[in-house]
Amino acid sequence: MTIGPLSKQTGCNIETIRYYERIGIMPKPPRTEGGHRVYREEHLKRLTFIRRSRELGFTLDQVRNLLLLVDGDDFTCDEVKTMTLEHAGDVHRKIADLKKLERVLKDMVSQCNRGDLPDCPVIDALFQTKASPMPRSGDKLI
Amino acid sequence: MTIGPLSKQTGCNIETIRYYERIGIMPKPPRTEGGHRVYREEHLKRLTFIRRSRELGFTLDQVRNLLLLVDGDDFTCDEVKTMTLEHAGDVHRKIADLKKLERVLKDMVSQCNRGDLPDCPVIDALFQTKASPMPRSGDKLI
DNA sequence: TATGGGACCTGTAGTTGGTACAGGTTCAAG
DNA sequence: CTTGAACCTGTACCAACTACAGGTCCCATA
Repeated sequence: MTIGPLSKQTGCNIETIRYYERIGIMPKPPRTEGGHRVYREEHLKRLTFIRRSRELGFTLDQVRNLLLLVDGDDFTCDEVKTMTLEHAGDVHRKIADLKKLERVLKDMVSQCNRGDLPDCPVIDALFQTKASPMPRSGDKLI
Repeated sequence: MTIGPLSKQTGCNIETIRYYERIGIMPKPPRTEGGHRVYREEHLKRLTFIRRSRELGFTLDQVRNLLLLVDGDDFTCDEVKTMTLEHAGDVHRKIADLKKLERVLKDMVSQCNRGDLPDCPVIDALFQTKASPMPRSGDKLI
């Protein structure tokens, strides 16, 4: 299987596959005489794992750790569970932050009087110096 | 006011202020003989506006648009309201996506039997080809 | 067997929203 | 006049890709 079919079967961009190889989370596959990459079933499985982990919001670094566990084949269920729970905790906090955000946005909008005058409570609110409690900046969401 | 005090009063990093100037959302301020930036009240107001918008999860591009409206001083409340509602919609969708994510992660973990054997339902789930409905990749959260 | 075009290759640059230096200059207090 | 904090520019870096440009390979068809 060349990179095209692998891309199609995993839904992962060709460029992304090559990127994964470059950063070392996909192994360098054998090549044809002419230099084209040739993949086998194991590559498909691994890439599927990576994609699915990414879809679940794990960072590439977390994926790398999961793969280390899998590759070492001495991983324990507990280790994986711990990582997953930590990640679930992150997701939970992000949901809470976004809910606060939504609340503030809706509150601002609810002040609007639908006018076409340059007298806008949203703009006014944005000019206020004092910030409401907000998501900790620097947080990555997904 | 030099850049240091402006930084302190807005809680915005010095490097970030210079970055904002470079990308054109903060105006180039006058300088001292020696080349130090000198800011006035209007800069403080503008930077506060930017910071607060960012805290509310507007992208710099959205902030740029808000500033265009404000600068044009012919903005209408409706325009701003529309942008804010769109943004609130984004936030809402992201919350929904993250909730699904949380559900999947918790379901996976709940399958765990706390063993120390390499027989892990989380890993198994990650190897499944079929993905559940997930956040649209490419989405930026905050 | 020649050829055309789609698939593939490498390498580099761009994206977003900043942060982190290095190495040099200016300012203001003592 | 000295000293050291604050400031300056320019560049490189972060995640997690994406998007080319410019060149090569593969294989089906004529």
